[in-house]
Amino acid sequence: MTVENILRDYHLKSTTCRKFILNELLRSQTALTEHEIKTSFPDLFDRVTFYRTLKTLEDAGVIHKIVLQDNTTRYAVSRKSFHEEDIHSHFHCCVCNEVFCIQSKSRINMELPQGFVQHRVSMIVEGVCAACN
Amino acid sequence: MTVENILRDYHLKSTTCRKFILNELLRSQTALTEHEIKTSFPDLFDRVTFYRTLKTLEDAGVIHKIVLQDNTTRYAVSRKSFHEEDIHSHFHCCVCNEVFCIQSKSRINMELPQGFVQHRVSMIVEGVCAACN
DNA sequence: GTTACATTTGCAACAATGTTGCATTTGTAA
DNA sequence: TTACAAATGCAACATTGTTGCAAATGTAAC
Repeated sequence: MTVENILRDYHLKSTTCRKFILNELLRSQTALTEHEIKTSFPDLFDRVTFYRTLKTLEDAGVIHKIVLQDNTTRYAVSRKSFHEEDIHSHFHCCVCNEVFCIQSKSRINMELPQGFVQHRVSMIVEGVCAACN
Repeated sequence: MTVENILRDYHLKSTTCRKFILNELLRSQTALTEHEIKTSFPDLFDRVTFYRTLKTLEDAGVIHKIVLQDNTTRYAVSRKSFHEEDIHSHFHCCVCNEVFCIQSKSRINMELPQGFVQHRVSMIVEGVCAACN
């Protein structure tokens, strides 16, 4: 699946910035920060273009954003197999600081106070990844 | 339990800013943003003092910080009954935008990839709270 | 291949959030 | 009351993200 094909599938124009970001995210096994996506060519695009492109890709559902408890934001390609009602979970390794999307379906046994209705759950697991263990 | 007693328990000096923040957080049923804590007296303290005081209270374990997926940061008083290994879960109402600490012990059935070790889990449940339902 | 036109991009300027260094003030233990 | 570490205010800076507008670009139709 080429970057161009993915963009066409989502009815998005095949622009340089979109192709670049998508390519970097596809190459990576982990979720990347804005800074990390840019590392190979830091000034290839204006910061504004970068933010707008990330938002376009996110709104279209090509990628998704992950906000960690340390306030850093990361992005990863969305895999089509995920359903809206699935739990959106990520693993944050506190040694190498990498973030992984957790593919396995996690089930939660939540006790909410009366009257509270659950829509979506986002979960961040902190710990040590296989490589750092 | 007065604000002064709480601060003494944690071996913290009883300063105006600490007392103010702690008081506002104790009065609230929900987690508050920096802005919300300040609403009654917006310019009572310098922004720097505010940030430093929040950090002091957080480091001491009096309060805790919650970062939502929309990148906003909120603070709430920590209840001593919580243990480190407990899941830190919060409810974010998408109607009134309030954030509640979830007191009930939630158990999670996580399937992590091999070699991954779980330390702490932070979970944000999005949905509709009892008042908005 | 050209053309036309909406969309995307770059630039400038701004806004929100958070940090650092340093001088002054304040809380508290002695 | 005093002494001193700790907390505060101020100025300046850093990072992250946004808005308006003019110029450049992608693509569908010709």
